[in-house]
Amino acid sequence: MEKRIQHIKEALHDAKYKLTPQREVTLKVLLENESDHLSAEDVFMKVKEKYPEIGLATVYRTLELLNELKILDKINFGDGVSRYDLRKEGAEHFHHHLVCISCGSVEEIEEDLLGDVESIVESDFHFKITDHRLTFHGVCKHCTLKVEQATDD
Amino acid sequence: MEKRIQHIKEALHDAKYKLTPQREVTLKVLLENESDHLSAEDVFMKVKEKYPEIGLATVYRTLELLNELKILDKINFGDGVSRYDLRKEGAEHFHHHLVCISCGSVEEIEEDLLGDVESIVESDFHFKITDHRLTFHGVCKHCTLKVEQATDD
DNA sequence: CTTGTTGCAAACTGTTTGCAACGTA
DNA sequence: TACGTTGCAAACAGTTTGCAACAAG
Repeated sequence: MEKRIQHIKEALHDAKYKLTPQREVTLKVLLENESDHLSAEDVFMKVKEKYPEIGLATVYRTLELLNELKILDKINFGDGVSRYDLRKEGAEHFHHHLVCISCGSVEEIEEDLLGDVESIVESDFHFKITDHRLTFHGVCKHCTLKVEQATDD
Repeated sequence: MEKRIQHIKEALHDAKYKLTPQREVTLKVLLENESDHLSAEDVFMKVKEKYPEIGLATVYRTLELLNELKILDKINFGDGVSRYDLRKEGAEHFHHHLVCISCGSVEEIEEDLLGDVESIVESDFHFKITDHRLTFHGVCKHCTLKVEQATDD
């Protein structure tokens, strides 16, 4: 964890930004909730517990900054809220998501499943891919079991 | 085109809704700009040309209605704006998009490229897929050519 | 001293909602 | 008449911005 922050600190520094206490706390919150796809408001509330004086605007500005530096990705699952997702160290591509339409849970898939598809797109459409977003909507493992057991509607 | 509207009219009727003039004009606009991924505001302005009395709220309500009936899909490319995209007749899955980071153009891909990937996800993650969203970000054909010719930054 | 950064409040944008008026079965 | 639908304006939610105060090289 510390190493990770160190790493990000350097990235900030290289881009001529400072790692202020506010930014550091925000990063900590992001690291501690890495798989949770927090919204800005979520991040704000969690940061506020550790650093009550912080303002919402600062959180937004920090998230924007980290997005710019490709430290995190801004995602949008269709509700009007942006969510923020730390990139894995050295991850070249954005990972995929399974969004459950029953319970709302979001599972991540790290594997790059799109290698073949991307080759097709690049050659057939002459489109130079830099990133992708793939989200599946459906029913997750747990909800499938629940429905099988109960079959209530 | 008329047949398509007829079809949609039936769908509305079956769901106990009326095809009001406002809704019909909105549909026409959507059909006439089928590949354009219009935002609600875009639709509103185009509808207003044909039917100046219409209100923005009506357009929103119509779009929401059509989304509910799966006549169109609401998409979000990451800017804070929802865009609306008519489903092809009988299309089971949402089509894919190529978003150009240089010129902002959006190209559609009708082919279902995800068959194999979906099989993997369904079996490996026990996730019952009902729909998907796949968007590639990158540089489109035209912009690639432009850069090769000019190489300006 | 200079420049980036912060907190606050106000502004903004896209979207939704309450409501009285309307239109049509 | 009854009920879905409309237009308007106000409300709302998430996000951004202007600005004076602050912090740190």
